[in-house]
Amino acid sequence: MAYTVKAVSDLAGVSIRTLHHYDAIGLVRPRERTEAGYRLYGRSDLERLQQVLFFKELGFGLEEIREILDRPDFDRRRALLDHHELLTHRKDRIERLIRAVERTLEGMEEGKTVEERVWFDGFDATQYEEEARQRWGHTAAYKESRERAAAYSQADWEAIGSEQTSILRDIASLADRDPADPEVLAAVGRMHRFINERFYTCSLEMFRGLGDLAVSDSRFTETYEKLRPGLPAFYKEAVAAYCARSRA
Amino acid sequence: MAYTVKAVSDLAGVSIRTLHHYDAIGLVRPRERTEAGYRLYGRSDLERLQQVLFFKELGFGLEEIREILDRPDFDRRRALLDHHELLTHRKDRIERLIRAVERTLEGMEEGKTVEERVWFDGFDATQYEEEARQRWGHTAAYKESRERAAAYSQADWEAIGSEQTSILRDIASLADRDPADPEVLAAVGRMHRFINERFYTCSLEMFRGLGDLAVSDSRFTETYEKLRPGLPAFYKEAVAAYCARSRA
DNA sequence: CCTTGACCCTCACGTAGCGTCAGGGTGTAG
DNA sequence: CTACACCCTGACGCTACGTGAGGGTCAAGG
Repeated sequence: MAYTVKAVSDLAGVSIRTLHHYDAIGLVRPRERTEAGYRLYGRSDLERLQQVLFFKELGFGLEEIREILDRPDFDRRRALLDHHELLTHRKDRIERLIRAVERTLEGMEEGKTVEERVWFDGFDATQYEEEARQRWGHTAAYKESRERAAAYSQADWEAIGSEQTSILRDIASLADRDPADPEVLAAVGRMHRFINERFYTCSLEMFRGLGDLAVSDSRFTETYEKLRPGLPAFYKEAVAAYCARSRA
Repeated sequence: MAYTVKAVSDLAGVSIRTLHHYDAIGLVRPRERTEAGYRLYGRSDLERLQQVLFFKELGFGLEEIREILDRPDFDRRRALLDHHELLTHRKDRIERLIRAVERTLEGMEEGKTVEERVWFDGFDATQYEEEARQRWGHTAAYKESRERAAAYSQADWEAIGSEQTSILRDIASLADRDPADPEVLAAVGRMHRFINERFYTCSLEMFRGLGDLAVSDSRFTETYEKLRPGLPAFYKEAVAAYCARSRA
């Protein structure tokens, strides 16, 4: 079954001009053209368009999307699972905006002063966009680690793997303590240094974001849960405590 | 309490460049400048910025936002209530996207073919943007009715009011019937013609959207409920039936 | 066959809303 | 004084299309 541009436009909710543009930049090309030059899209074209639209919805630029989709190891199913998770977080953001409205109204009704900070909760979308980019390797940090990785030998990788496992094991063994316990902080600090030395320059801000990923990214969550039940949440708290102490 | 650009940027989650831009176009201006030229924002500036960000979140352009905020009768509280409702609908959209992912995955897992239409549910944002514009009078139709209204006299307005009330009353009196009942359709048709004659060129598509507003916009819902409990939903169904019949 | 209307094409100008950078001033703590 | 964080204005550039011009294609109906 083939679709012309109007059919695809109606189906997908994008303009014909957008489809022309995506064809022109090689992002979503129709499988064929009629003799008259009409574009005819097939099912796999629609699959790709769907992916484009999800990535776009999550804040990626078109060139970024193209790079991701063209990876030889791109896996559609894996991507959909990711989209699902990230969209859930986007929904959280809207809920935060809704609550900001409610809090603002409360402040107006009851004559009490609500902090201005409350008014703006949810507007800053960078956290969510950063999360999406972390997942797909579109951060400056990822690029830096790629460059370093290019220089690693097999032995290097084995050493890195052992070191990382060792640190995580240590943290897991301390998971019954307070996240702010000095030994916990020391172990988390080793992780921070490990990343800085082996992968990329990792600011406290970024490290804190990685801590959050332990809870919000199912790949990390699963891995950490296998090490020890409850570890994701503990790790996040421990990283947060470490970052707060290091900043002071 | 005064805030400089960095403070506002951190508070509201917008860039300093954005604040410069908003000042330059007169959208959000700081209440004063220091002798060195630093911008100092006050509470009411932040209130306005909050409104700008909500409208922007809902898809309005900056010029549109300015026009709305500068109306003498702009009411902050009324606006917040609207934002609340519209954001709830935006959340619905994200939920639709999430379900589209789920349905796509189901189709892949079970080897059954899911219609391509399902893949794209939620991507078309025009419905939501149109809804927001309807509320704030930023549609071509609204502009047309404004022009016509300029030519109406007091007597015209009275006649229009009576006519509209009469039509709505008729529809309400038929609300116990099937929405596709011929008499219902005739009454709804009178409303359609009324709008075309008195306000603006109203396509079936647009009229259908107005029917939806009876349910989704609390102002219409309240008014219609007062006429008769359950009328909003009935009206929506009746308009939908009328539009379907008229298209055939 | 002609007409009409919906759909298709390419080309190309223009834009909204900033991001980024250059170059230089201001305020505060050590 | 130095260093650092913050501030200013000016201005180039960019992404992702929207819009319009001008013209071809397809299919149904007269």
